[in-house]
Amino acid sequence: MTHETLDWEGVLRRSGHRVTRQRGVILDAVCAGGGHVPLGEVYARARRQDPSLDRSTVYRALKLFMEVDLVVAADTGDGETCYEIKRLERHHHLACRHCGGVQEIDDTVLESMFDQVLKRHGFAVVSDHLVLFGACARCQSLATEEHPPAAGR
Amino acid sequence: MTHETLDWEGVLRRSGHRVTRQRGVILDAVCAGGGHVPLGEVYARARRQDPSLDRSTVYRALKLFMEVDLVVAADTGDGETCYEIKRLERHHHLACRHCGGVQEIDDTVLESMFDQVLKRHGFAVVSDHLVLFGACARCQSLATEEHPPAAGR
DNA sequence: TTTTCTGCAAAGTGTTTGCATTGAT
DNA sequence: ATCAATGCAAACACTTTGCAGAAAA
Repeated sequence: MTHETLDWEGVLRRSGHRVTRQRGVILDAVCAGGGHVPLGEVYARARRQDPSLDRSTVYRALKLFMEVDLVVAADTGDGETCYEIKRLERHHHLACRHCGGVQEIDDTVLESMFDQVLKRHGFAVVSDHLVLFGACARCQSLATEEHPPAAGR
Repeated sequence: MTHETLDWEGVLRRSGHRVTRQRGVILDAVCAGGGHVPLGEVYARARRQDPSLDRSTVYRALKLFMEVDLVVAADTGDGETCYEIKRLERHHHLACRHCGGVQEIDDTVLESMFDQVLKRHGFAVVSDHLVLFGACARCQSLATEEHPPAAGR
């Protein structure tokens, strides 16, 4: 999953961009996070590696990485945009509103839904990376202990 | 669909808030938009009605309206948050990345998907108001005229 | 040596807050 | 007469931009 398995230098060079130390550091920082890494964290991590690194450089690098398809972004709705190394398998995320935890799900469940939307509405959903909010299993059971059986969604 | 069918004054008063001219104007502005209205537009519309109205008042009013469930917000991803009068029927939106158009879809398609997510992952999606991005029918056909048959999503 | 990238500082956006005044109750 | 709501200005958080110097190619 790390970018070392990825020829990011090649990708950059082939697309006419330069390979710099700070871009390496920033890409490392995205990888280090594993899943979704908010920009603030990318910056913090990268800065530990290179304290002179500027925020604007991080923004510029991430924008570039997205252009060349090394990284994807997802808006988690909590203000900050999250970043993640692009993978082959499309997948999505379930973000718990209570504990803040994020789990991954693969594309299959959503895929059929997207197909139906296309059939019924002629609309082609483009979403490599959807974030669904709600309550994770644990937080649900915690809630049902305190309250009566309780509501649907 | 307009708020006139809605006892918003009652809702406010019952929840211990005051009914003011500007709140009326702001709610009008949300209704006037019909579907999703970006905050900027709510402000613009409302201000036509009452030029002395301040942005902060709009923010505060919309926040309040959401608290008392008169209005729902959805992040369309384009920076600005959009607002809409809360309705009984849950529904979602399809936002075209090309023309910017937004169409509504009802809950049924997504509902079964949410159910599956619950079954498979124990995760209860809470989403009254999902915004899916992609290409609307018209923009797709425009694209296929120019380019060869072309890609999946 | 040329051209892109970086760091720094400044400017943009969208949103929130403190405070005195206005206005609903 | 109260106390919440407004308008105004200032503050915030996140992101973008202009520019001179540093670094890749």
